[in-house]
Amino acid sequence: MSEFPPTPQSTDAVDHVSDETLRKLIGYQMKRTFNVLQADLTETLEPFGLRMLTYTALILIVDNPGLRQSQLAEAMDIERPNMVIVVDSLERRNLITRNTADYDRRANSLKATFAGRKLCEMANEAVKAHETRMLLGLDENARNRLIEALQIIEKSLAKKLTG
Amino acid sequence: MSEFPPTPQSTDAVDHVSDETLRKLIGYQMKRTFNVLQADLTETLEPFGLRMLTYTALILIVDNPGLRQSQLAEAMDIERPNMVIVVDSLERRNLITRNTADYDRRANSLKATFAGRKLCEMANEAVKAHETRMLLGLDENARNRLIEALQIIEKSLAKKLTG
DNA sequence: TATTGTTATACTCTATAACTATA
DNA sequence: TATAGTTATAGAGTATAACAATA
Repeated sequence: MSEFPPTPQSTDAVDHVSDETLRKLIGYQMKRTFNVLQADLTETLEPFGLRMLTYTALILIVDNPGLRQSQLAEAMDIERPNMVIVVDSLERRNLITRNTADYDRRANSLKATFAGRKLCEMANEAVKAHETRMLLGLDENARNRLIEALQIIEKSLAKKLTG
Repeated sequence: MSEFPPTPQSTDAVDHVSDETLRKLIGYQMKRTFNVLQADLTETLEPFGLRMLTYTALILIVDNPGLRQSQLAEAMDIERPNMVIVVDSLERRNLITRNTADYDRRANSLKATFAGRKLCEMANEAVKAHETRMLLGLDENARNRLIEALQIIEKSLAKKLTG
């Protein structure tokens, strides 16, 4: 009222955090996007007792009956030791069977059970809904270009690591 | 020679793993791409003794001198308890200072040191090179559309989680 | 010798509860 | 009472070395 307007306080408080420098980096944006994506997908799969890794493994076993753990690990790009507990958890729930392969007694032949295939189908529906929700702001073209761009980047970096 | 052509072996061995079902899912492709991206970025930052989290935190502190840990945690979308060790490691290397703020004695005011700013600049150069390497297969348009698409997805899902 | 699956182990990232000191 | 930072803790994901069984 009768006072002077408040003088700017002699603090160095930050009122708005600028992440301009970071926003320019694809890697940072990819991390942010992947984080919310993973959170939403985790929530989507929770009712089925599945996680991203177990869901992915289940699909691959359903689509490729008889594959070995090492093939599964390579396809999912995770280390064999880490595959063990993923397969453990699917087997424990009777979603897959894990039998010594007759063509190579070192290998485990993985196959989905009937229950495993049914659960996978149900989860697929939920995941489809999750993807639809996620891609709401993108038209068909934009979606295709996105997946293309991601594949190109994956190849660029995978090539670099190999060569 | 005089034998019949080899009869198909009665095994159920899988010679090629099909991930067709998965490739359709953006989430799966995003995970694959993010994984190679993160591996490459980790390697890129290793010479500077930085990781993705510490690098990101350092940039934000450089660009926003005086911000609090809680603001930093919110900007990076990680929990405050997890922020502590990130800031610890930056402070231990004298890349930042962590002082009680004069406007609120509960808060830590974070500022980059000269060494911190210099290291950040050098790391920025290396990360720029990493991004260039990564985006080799994409023209300017494709890069912009990619970052746009990622931002749209982030917003779609963040909105969903909030509302 | 090389490979498959396994165990043990360790490190990073993430998430929650509870404490302290300040507001 | 609410918030900022902290501690302790636990769960996932990821990575490597080493072993037994098998090829």
